[in-house]
Amino acid sequence: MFSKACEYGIKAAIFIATKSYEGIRVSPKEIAMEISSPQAFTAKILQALVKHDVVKSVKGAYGGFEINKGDISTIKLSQIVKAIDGDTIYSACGLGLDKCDENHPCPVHDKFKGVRDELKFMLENTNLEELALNIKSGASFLKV
Amino acid sequence: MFSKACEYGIKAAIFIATKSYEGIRVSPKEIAMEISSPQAFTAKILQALVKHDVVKSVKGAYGGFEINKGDISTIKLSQIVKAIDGDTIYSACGLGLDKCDENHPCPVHDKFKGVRDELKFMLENTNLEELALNIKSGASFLKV
DNA sequence: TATAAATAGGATAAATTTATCCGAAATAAA
DNA sequence: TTTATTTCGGATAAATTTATCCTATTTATA
Ligand code: FES
Ligand code: FES
Repeated sequence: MFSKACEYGIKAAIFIATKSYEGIRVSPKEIAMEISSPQAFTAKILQALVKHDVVKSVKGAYGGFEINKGDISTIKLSQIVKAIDGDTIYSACGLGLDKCDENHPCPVHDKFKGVRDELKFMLENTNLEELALNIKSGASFLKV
Repeated sequence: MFSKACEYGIKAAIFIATKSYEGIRVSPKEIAMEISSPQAFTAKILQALVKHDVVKSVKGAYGGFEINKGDISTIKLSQIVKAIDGDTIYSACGLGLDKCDENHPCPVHDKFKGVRDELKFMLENTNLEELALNIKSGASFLKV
């Protein structure tokens, strides 16, 4: 469904959010440990999240990744997915036609569109805060 | 969403179905032309569909691929997807945890499960016949 | 200012997916 | 039985995704 890069990106953002509530910056190393991902690859993904303003990075000694507390509730899952996988998941044809077009639909268009739109709605209506709080409360997990 | 192989497989099955109504067998070459896919790769995918009893192949001169007319309405999209992409799309965790487990859920489990189940329902309740008839009537398209 | 700690980013490698090629096996018709 | 046609299947190649490594750059503190 999502690429590995995107899965790591979502989990990383959630973990950074949980730590940011405590005002703690985290390193790619710590993030990779916490979400069971390859460290260097995760660092690359973090760069993309920084470029797309999902997370903030602070270079140099005592640096790391963080998210402004006030932003956590405003960041949608859709932003993260879009930053890493692009927006094909929101708009591309399910059977790979050049574009999804009502006027030139593939055979599954009507049925696929419903599912795709529901996924889009879900991603646009889920914010980092609720996911991070679920982790903090122990109701959900980022690994194992 | 689906792999390229799966997209080709679905489109190929639909095209074979349309021809099978007329009692005509088709070759990988003709299929690839009709669905704009690489021919040799499409042939490989057809082998998988044969192995999983989605389509029937007839070797030798005057051979080709076909689907028994009576079977067309009983073949679900889900069988094709499962034959080619396996069943991860139906059951895998959206964030890549080893397994999707109610008792050890990832942060997006509840929300993701809904979308995944809707996709599953759609695939299990869409059969080749309706897709093939839409193509025959000109209401939908397999390429361009 | 010097040093240590940390992200940024380019180069490269490994793994997987996508795609091609070619000979073997099967089959209908001449 | 021979021939032409067609799928089967293994080997290989190209492209993309995933992953690693190393150096440059930035920055807080001593
Ligand atoms: S045209 Fe294929 S999903 Fe819309
Ligand atoms: S545990 Fe992640 S989707 Fe169920």
